[in-house]
This record gives sequence, C-alpha cells and structure tokens, in this order.
Amino acid sequence: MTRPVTTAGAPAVKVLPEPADLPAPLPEPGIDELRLETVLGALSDPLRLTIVRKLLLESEDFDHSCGWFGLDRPKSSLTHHFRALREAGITRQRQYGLERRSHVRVEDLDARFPGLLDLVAAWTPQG
Amino acid sequence: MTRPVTTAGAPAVKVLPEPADLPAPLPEPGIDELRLETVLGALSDPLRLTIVRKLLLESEDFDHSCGWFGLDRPKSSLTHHFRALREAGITRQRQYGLERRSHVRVEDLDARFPGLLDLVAAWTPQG
DNA sequence: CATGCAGTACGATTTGAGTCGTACTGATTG
DNA sequence: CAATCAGTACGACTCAAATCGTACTGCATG
Repeated sequence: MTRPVTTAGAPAVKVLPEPADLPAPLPEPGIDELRLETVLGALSDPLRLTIVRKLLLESEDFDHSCGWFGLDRPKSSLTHHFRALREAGITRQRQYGLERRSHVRVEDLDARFPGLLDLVAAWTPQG
Repeated sequence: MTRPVTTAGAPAVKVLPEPADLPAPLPEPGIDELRLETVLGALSDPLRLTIVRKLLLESEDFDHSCGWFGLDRPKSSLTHHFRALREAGITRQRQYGLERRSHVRVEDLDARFPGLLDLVAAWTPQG
C-alpha cells in the first residue's frame, strides 16, 4: 500500500486545523449517488488523473487551490476539469475567500469503490 | 472479494468445447502497454461495464461470443464496443469459426491494476 | 473605494465517441 | 456451390467533451 494514510485508526477529533466553521462545499453528489461509470469517466483523463494523484500524494491535510498544481493550462480549462471532478464526486471544493480549494473525498471513495484511489496513486503519466 | 474464482456450479454439458490449439488472439495491447486512463475510459460506459461484469460473473471458463450476452443492440454497435474493450486491453478475442469469442484478461488486469476488476464485478446498473 | 486577483460564465470551435443502417466478408453446412 | 450466419467495414449522424479566449464576478487588501 503506497497511499499515505491520513487518519489512522478512529479519529474522534477533527484533524484539519481549519476554522471551526468551514465554508459550505459546492454542490456535489452524495455518497449514495456516486456512480462507478461516472467516476471512471472522470478519471479517464490524464490531466484529471494528475490532479487527483497529486492531491493524494502531496496534499498535507490541507485543501489546495487551483494554482497550487502548477498546471500549464488556461484558467477556463482548469475550471472545467475541477468541476468535472467535483460533479463526479471525486473531489470536494470549498470557497476560501478568493480561492476555491479542493481535496479528494477519500473516505467516500474508499467506502464505495475500495482500491480505486490506490490505482490512481500508483498511476504514472506517459509510461 | 466477491468475484468468483472458477467454475462454481458445474455446467451440465460442455456446449462449446475448445480445440487444444487456440486460434491466435486478435491484436491487443501487451500487458506493459496497458494504460490506466485508457482502461478507465473503456469501463466508463454502462454497456461495456455490463459486458465485462457478465464475463466476470457468469462465464464458466469459456469464452463467449457476441450473441451470448443477449444485448439488444444492432450488430455494428456491438462490434464497436467489443473492439473498444479489446483495444483497451480489457478483453481478449479469438476467432472460432464463425464466432469471435471474448474473455476478460483477468491475470493481466489483476497484475497491473489490482482491485479494478472487483469494482466492476460489484457494479450494478442504474442504482 | 479602487485596484488586483482567483476563479467563473459564456460561447465558439474542434474532436472523438456512441449509434446504427447497409453492404460486405469469410467460415460452415446442407 | 449456394445459402446461411457471425461479425466487420464504412459512412452518416448526433452529441458530449475538451480547449480556450474574452468578459465578468466577487473577495481582499492597500
């Protein structure tokens, strides 16, 4: 298993050192609305695979804004892909002032599609 | 693990016996050419998910021809989807006389993308 | 309050996938 | 060898997704 474990065991306390009242997440499918074909479709794009993998491997408990990824695409393209991930139920997005930060819905995805995120974490582009 | 290992309930009669020397498989990617994004893309279609799942759960050691699935689509559409699966590396196809039979490349996929086929086997349409 | 900045909205364009009808191929069998 | 049958090839159509430029919104900070 290569994916870093964020919360080992049973965390009774909220881990993220975020403000107690987080901004409400943008609209997203509920855990029981997650559809395998939709999730796989969203992950069938190399750029989105890059985004999710980077979130899985390099995000240190914090959400990340669009710019953090260093993706060489116009902003409108990034909006498109981040929305695709959110609407498929793969990421959750919250508005923090100017920034719209994303993180992977690890718990939900592990519950519904166990093993899937490990495949994403193990993915490497172009090889 | 829900995916069946091999012959669960013994088939009464071996309806389609295979010759000792199998026909050569149709062109397909090698195991080291399998790409996660391509595989996920091929599996992001409900009809193809249905095909692969049915092969995983109901095929008793034998390959199956197009007609076995009982899919209510024109033949040219089926050709399209079966080719998509083969070219993504998910199925292997062999020509048996008139019929072109398919089976899932379980070993290859389990080796490259462990857990993926379990997700497919657990999938249910429309729910 | 004015400026700047993160990101969206909208629309145009392009590309690729799904769908399917029709004509075809190639093996099987009478 | 002719009929049949499984499946393909080809092409047309449709639709959704990717891409991206430009204009916009709304928060933030001086």
